[in-house]
Amino acid sequence: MAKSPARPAAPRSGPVTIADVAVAAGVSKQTVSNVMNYPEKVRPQTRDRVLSAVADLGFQPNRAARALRSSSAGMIACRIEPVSSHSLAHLHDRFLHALAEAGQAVGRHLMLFAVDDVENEVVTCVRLVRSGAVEGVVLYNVVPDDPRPSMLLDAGVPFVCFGRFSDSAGATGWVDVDNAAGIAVVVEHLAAGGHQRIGFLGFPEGHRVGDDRARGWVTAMDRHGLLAGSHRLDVRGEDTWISGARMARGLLDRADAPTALVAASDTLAAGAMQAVRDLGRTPGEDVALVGYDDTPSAEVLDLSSVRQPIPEIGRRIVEALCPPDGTVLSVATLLAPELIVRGSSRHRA
Amino acid sequence: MAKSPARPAAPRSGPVTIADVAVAAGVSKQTVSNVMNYPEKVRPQTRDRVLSAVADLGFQPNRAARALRSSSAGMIACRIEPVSSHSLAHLHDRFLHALAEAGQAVGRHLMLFAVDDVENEVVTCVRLVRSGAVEGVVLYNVVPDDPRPSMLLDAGVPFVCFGRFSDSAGATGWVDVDNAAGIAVVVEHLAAGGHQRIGFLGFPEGHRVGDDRARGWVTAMDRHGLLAGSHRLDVRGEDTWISGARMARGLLDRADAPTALVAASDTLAAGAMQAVRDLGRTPGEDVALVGYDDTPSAEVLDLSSVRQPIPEIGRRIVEALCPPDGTVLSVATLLAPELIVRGSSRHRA
DNA sequence: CAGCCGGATTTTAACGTTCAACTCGGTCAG
DNA sequence: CTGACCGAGTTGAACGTTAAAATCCGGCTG
Repeated sequence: MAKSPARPAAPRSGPVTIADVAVAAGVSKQTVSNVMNYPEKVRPQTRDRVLSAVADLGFQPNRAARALRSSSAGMIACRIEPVSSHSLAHLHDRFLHALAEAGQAVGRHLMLFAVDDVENEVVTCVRLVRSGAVEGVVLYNVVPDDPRPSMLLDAGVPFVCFGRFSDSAGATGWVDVDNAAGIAVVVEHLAAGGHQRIGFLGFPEGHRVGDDRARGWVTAMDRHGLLAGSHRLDVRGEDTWISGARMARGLLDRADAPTALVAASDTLAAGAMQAVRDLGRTPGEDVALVGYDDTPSAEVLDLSSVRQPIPEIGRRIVEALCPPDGTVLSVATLLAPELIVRGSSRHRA
Repeated sequence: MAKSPARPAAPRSGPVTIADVAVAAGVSKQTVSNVMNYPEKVRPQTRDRVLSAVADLGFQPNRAARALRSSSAGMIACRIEPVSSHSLAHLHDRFLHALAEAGQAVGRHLMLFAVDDVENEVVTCVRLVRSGAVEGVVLYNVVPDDPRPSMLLDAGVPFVCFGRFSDSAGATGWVDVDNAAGIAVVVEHLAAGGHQRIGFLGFPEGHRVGDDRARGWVTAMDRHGLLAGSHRLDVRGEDTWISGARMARGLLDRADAPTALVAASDTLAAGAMQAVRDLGRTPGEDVALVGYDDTPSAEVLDLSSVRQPIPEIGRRIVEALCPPDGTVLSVATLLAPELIVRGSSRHRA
């Protein structure tokens, strides 16, 4: 027919179903279904006829019907948190993006829900799974004593955590990034660059991520024998620009001032960068600086930074939650972050 | 610990269906359905019997079956963009959060998809709607000459835009925030505080949002007769902290230095704040400062800022996309942002 | 007392898809 | 010649829900 070959003709009325295609191609509904799902089962000649009918009519299999029949929704859910001033906030949307992308790669879509508290999060997850809306859920920012995993385990909800979970039974799957290793890599890098006095700007004590990063500094410094008595060059404070500048200033004013600074966030590192400038010295030349999380500002500031493998995290989570065959895997995956070296730490001591 | 009495007993096998509830309550399936959807249609006594069976079994209506029968998925979709260094990036996740929340309020869930380019975004939207996976889609960050609206209009996909669209036919619904008005409110505020020389730090020319904000400064200044010849105190540059500091320094070093600065972003304002300090002056006392977008850092810095009514935007979009009765509304909604006054601009000139 | 009303509930059918079982020609081994 | 078997396709049933029509039943009217 003379109809435009590119744009499929709009169907006469309502949505196009498999039955419409069957009629148009002169085959039964089941054959159309087979063409869509098991193309090798139908003779090439027939297949082509069906496929062109599909293209002509712009047929798209109905998701609800498919989900009903196969009792699998092809969806996973994750809570979207309200934006907070926490430095990790901007990680959240990168994470969701990665999750959406990784999900699509295996035919799963991502559904978001907003809830106020943990209680509601669990209730919502249970509801979503019970109603067959999603196959499983992803828990963001799980901490060792998090109450959510065991609640979901009890309710029989398939889930995977982003964040380590102190799991006695090993029944919970999680993916996490090794924060301590991330800082350790930085220390290696700086030590290899000839630095001996390497300072650390950290978050206030008492939070998992911050504590892990602080621990990474201690162990890595110790491993290199750089932790001698008077050289405890680590300080901790609020994760703000100002606080970073203040902490850096404090260290740089000391007699045994560090020649390099490792920060637990790019925000702190940016503050430190200003502190260096305030002293009339040049970041990257007089004092090496490294941040964490590789935020957009790190690139702008030419600041070395530790990059979390977010896309990989997304892939691993989806992989664990939606294995090609079988049930949810209870695998524990610890990924290593990567150091992005930029001008702020390229210079040797 | 003993089993919590609040938790419903897990069903013996597989998911609980309406039929299981019917048997347990000694009624027909349809009666159960009525209890769920039109409670007033069934006798209170029967209703209670059904409801307790529902609670006992932990029944949750199957979404796919419901969607199939009612041909309505109860979902809307929106693209999640990759994180960019653009200052509006952090607005994106606030927006998604608002959308998710507003959707839930009217029984719609939010589905996310990740795509590389506009072409794929449109294709994905069409697919999602054709397959009945979602009722409609939301377009984020729509610009006047955006190609997406007309493509979706052609494909018959219901959608609503966040961002104005130059729409000849008036067939497209959109919601937007009046950027010019936002800056104007700031100028009012500062003028009311006795300021005469009010500077503006803007984004590079050529982008809708930045240009709108710049325009807001010009018109508001003009309205107050503060735009006299030599007082063109507006400059524009990259949306970075450094750039903000540099631009502010440039203005403050002039003979006719402004006594107040309006910035097109909190990032620029934060840079300006530092520039003020570098000159040995006090932000909020010697020089008033106002930012834009009310990011978490604005609160930390005690920086006045213009807050976009994101939750309201979400509500309006959902309202237009999922009207209680009828089809998608083609309403154009322009919302006014709100000025949050903090220490950085409370002092009078 | 037949007829009818109206509320409460049940039965029937349908939404679009896919699995399982079946039909139809034809081939090939025993 | 018979029957087992194969590929290609069809038919029937089922997934869980809900709108519409049908049924049931006690009470009320004429």
